[in-house]
Amino acid sequence: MYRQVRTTPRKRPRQARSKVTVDTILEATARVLVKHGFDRLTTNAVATAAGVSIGSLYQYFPNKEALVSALVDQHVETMHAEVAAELARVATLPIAKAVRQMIELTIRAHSVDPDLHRVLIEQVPRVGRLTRIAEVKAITHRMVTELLVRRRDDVSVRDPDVAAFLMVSAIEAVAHRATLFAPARLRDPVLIDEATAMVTRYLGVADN
Amino acid sequence: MYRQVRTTPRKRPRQARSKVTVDTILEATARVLVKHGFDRLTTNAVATAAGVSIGSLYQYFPNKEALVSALVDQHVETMHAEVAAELARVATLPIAKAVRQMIELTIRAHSVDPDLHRVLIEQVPRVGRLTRIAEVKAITHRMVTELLVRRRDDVSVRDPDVAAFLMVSAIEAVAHRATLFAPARLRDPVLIDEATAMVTRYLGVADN
Amino acid sequence: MYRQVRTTPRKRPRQARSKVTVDTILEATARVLVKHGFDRLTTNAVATAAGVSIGSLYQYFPNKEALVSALVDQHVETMHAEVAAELARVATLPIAKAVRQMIELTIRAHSVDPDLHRVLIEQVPRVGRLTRIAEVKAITHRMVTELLVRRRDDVSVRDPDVAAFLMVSAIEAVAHRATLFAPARLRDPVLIDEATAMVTRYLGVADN
Amino acid sequence: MYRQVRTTPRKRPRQARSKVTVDTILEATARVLVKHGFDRLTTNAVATAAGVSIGSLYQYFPNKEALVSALVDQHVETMHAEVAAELARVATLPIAKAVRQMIELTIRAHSVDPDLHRVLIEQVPRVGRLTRIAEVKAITHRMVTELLVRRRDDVSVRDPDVAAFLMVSAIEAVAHRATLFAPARLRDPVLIDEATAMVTRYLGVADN
DNA sequence: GATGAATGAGTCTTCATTCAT
DNA sequence: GATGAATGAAGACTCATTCAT
Repeated sequence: MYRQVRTTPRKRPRQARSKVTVDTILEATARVLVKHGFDRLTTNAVATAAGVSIGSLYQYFPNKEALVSALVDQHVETMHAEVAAELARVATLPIAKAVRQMIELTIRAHSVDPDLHRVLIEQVPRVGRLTRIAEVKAITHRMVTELLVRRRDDVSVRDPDVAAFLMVSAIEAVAHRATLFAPARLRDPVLIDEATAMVTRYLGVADN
Repeated sequence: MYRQVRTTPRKRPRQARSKVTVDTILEATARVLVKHGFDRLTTNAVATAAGVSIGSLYQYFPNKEALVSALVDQHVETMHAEVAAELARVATLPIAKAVRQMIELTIRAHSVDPDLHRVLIEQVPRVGRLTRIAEVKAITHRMVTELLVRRRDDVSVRDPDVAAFLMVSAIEAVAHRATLFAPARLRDPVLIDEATAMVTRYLGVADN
Repeated sequence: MYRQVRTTPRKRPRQARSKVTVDTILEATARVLVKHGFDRLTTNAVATAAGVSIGSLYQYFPNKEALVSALVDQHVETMHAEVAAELARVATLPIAKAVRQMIELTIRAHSVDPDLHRVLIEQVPRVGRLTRIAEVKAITHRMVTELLVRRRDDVSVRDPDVAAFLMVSAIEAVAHRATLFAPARLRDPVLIDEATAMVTRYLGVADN
Repeated sequence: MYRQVRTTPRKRPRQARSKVTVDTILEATARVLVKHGFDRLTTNAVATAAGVSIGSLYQYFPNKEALVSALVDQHVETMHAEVAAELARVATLPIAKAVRQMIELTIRAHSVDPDLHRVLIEQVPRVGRLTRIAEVKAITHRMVTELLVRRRDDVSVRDPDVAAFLMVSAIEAVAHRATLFAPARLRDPVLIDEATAMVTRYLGVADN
């Protein structure tokens, strides 16, 4: 749909020193992004914030998009790793318990540096369109689908694929909208209880 | 959080002639937005697409943001009006039926010009209309809460406020994510069946 | 030196109504000029301030320059008329008395609407280069020269032309600089005494 | 009174290379200013005249005003330094001689690149440097006052403060108005003789 | 004559990106 | 590798002026 640019990092940093520079730059990017928003993020501002020359920045990132992409990827990767780990961990728990833990994780994940989370999700124009974000969501979706299939005896679902889509969407949305529009709710235990209830009832499982 | 710019329209068109101009400009904005995205939307491009001089555009909109804001508002207002009307219409139907109709409406609303919908949603935060969106969502939330209270004998909810938040978030998210990541699902009747099931079971009501 | 544009009014207002409109516009021009400075003076702003449509403004003034020119001319004409009248009036007085009165007039003239005076003199770029301003200064200079010649028996000057230039420049400057940099001095009687002294001594005449 | 814009330079040039760039830009500004006047001075024109990219210009000057301001300051500073130096130099000369030399210096200073001088003086208020000018004039005024006090035995003045104000204003004005309205006079020795006479007689000192 | 909508040439200004040092 | 000066394409926006109604 819209034009795309190469967003792969220019070179993998081999030396420790380079690694540090790259991290410094990414941290500065995050700071600038949170403070000024994507539209006011300039490569020069990032370089300055990172205490690095603009030339050095371009040594590691071929363009602005790559800068933000890297940040998005890093963030998404972290969140996804957590989700995947947790999914594995809860795989054998009683369904109700598993559901509750996944919901808690989701909400917790949204609560860590919510400002950055917010900008990344909301402000960053679909950098590279169907980016890693979509991919990661797809992966999560698939993992949940598989889990449902594997535990088909414990739950009552007609279409695991659709069910997984519904559940993942719903839970993610609850955390997301609470973050955006009602941060207070994030600390409300009733929210978790009820979200758990919605999912477990849907799965034909006892609440607690 | 980040600096915003004034987005209120510059002057109300008085003559019929200028009313037409404003509409033409907004339509052109939608077209350019869908085709190129916000970042590649230029005021000159919009003016050209509208067949209007750049000066005329600035006669009515103080800047780029105002252009998109107006579109967002228009869109949000329309959707909200539909939701409100439908909520009133289904108020006395059997719960299951009511739920299904609201879900169908939500999906339908997302399906009308989904490209525009997507781009508007994506750009909302960058254009400073998050507040308006939040207001509208709050109103919807309140209406649903009231409906739950009014029909408390037909449903089983512990906390109508939280329940309403969950349901509205979930349904909106399902339509939203389907639009963004899996447009094909929007035409899948199973999705509606299952979404309905999720909500009705949560409300302790029979599916059909 | 720089490009010039026609600055003569488009048409002489014949009817009373037109005369009023023209005056209204000029007054508005003065207000806008004083309030915003020349660079922020726009024809649309003037029209609005005058409560007149932009179209009407252009009915009477062919362009922006003409607008400001008319104001400058009006101002200059007024001041010049006063100076000329006073010069005639003091022509036969004792020199010291005549000098003092001219100085008083000059200072008084600078004190009437000093804000407008200031903008006109300082901010308005030499509209049409050697405009009426220069012409008027030249006329004043010539009148003073003639006065010196006519009263050559009462004063002691080697070169009436140079003397007139010096005197006119000096007095005008004193009033001007006081207005700009030390408004308090304008009310200081010592200033007038001393200025009178400077001129009379130069003319070889007793002070009082 | 009217809104002003920031005119402080954007960044101090660190490398020799950029120092050269800044100077080149200022010289080009002077040329464009003299040739076209402030209103027709465009940043692009200056950049082109300087043989520098528009981007470089903005690297050092935040806007058009800053460009001219820098020039004004530079000019004012130079002139003031000359005046101060000369005042020190003539401090012990016979009064008549001292006065003559100051007058000669003033006229000489106005004669160096009078076109630039004129345009700078004309544009000063529009560029928000009136304050700086006022400061410099105040300093000169004070220095002359002190000189009069120090040599109170050689001159006859009632109020050194007022006298200094008169003299400085008058002399500056003679040079100024000659520059603006009668450049030929600048080379007329009689003008200097007479100006000297006016001041010395005022001070009660013999002419020559 | 009056109105004000429309025009578009002309400017300012930003910022991603390059490259000489 | 690092630096930061330089570049200039691109875009936002203004405002004098015109002209259909």
